[in-house]
Amino acid sequence: MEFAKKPRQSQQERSALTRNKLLNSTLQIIDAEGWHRASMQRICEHAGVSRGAQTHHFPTRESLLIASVREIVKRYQSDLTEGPIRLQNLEAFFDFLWDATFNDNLLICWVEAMVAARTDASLKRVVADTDASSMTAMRALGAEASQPNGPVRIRGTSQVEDLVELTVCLLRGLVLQQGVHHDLSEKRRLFELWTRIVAEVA
Amino acid sequence: MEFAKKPRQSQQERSALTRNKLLNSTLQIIDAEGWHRASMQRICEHAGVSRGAQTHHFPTRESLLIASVREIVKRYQSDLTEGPIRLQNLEAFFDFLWDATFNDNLLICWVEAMVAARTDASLKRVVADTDASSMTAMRALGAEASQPNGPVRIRGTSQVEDLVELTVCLLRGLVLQQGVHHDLSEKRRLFELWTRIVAEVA
DNA sequence: TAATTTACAAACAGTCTGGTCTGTTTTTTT
DNA sequence: AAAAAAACAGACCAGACTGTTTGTAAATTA
Repeated sequence: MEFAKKPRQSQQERSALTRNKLLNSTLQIIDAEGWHRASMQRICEHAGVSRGAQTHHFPTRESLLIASVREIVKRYQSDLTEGPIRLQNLEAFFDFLWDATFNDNLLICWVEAMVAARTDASLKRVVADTDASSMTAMRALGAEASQPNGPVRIRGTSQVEDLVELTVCLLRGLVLQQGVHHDLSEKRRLFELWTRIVAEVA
Repeated sequence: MEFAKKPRQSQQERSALTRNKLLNSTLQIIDAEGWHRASMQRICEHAGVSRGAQTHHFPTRESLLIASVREIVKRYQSDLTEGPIRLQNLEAFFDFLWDATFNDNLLICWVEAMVAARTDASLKRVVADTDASSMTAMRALGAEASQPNGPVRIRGTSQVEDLVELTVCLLRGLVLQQGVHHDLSEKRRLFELWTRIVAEVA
């Protein structure tokens, strides 16, 4: 019969909790219903958070969506870096990228964000920045994977890095198509063809 | 001082005119402001067509957008078929695809449509169908370009055709990125690398 | 020319959205 | 314990959107 009289949750905990609930719901709704249908009301309803609480943390819709964009790349980056730290070769790295692309809904959300950002100046800045840094990280990872022994890199642009960037763009194109044609194995087949071709030249 | 008393325009002409005005404005607005901001009011205003006239030709927003989707592929197809009928090799064909991709705004509109269709069942059907037929046509064109002498094709899927599909997906990924990063020459460089690699194996 | 159909015009109703505003509860500070 | 601040709750409003409806002008048909 003893209840703690001291606060059950600190302000920090409360804040972080609802903030995360909102971000999670935002990503889920973007994935399930598309960017433009991710309205505040729908997000709040889905998250079980009141409109007022949402206003407190994200005063405008733009602020919430920008935070979501940042959340996407943050998670994607941690997928990449927490993953297999040592990749033997480029093919293994490409396989890894494939998994990171199609195993969760992050990249779909990212594509939605890129399309939305195209016609939204303030969003475009954020997406462009985060995308550039993310792309740089992937290029570096790919270069490292293709040449595991060389720890020091001199040039900012090698052919391997370009191949990584091409592969990322290709994967995004495949994601785009996956949204309409749901045959994933067909895309897998195509991607393996590409992987084989690249392995030959790299 | 003589004015024709007979009708200046036939019904057919009037219909076709406003219909085209609406479709053109729709595509322009999708390109400039994005799919979800292409509202009936904005489109009518831009086209100089009254809300009532629009209602007469396209009773619902969905019907107008679906007609626009069909218009996109129709124009894209005519770009492809009216273009250089005889392409010498695959590289020339890829260059041709590059031009068709970045010379007008059709592919941006198409990417917007694909993203919108992902979360819109009825739109998805249309986009999936038109995309499939369009893709088939491009695969065939590519196969023809790579082997100009063989008029008869037996298999439905050759490696060359797969390479064409990969290239189309890549170009879409590049379009996606072009919406956010506006450096086209960088993408051109990457695409030429791609072309060199792919043409080697074909 | 008269009747009918097609094309166009504009107002209206109902819904949804984002931002604001006022008030309440919970935690922290004094 | 009292005061202050942070987190939360929900009503409200002005604007935008789609679809409908009623009415008018132009073209076609009888």
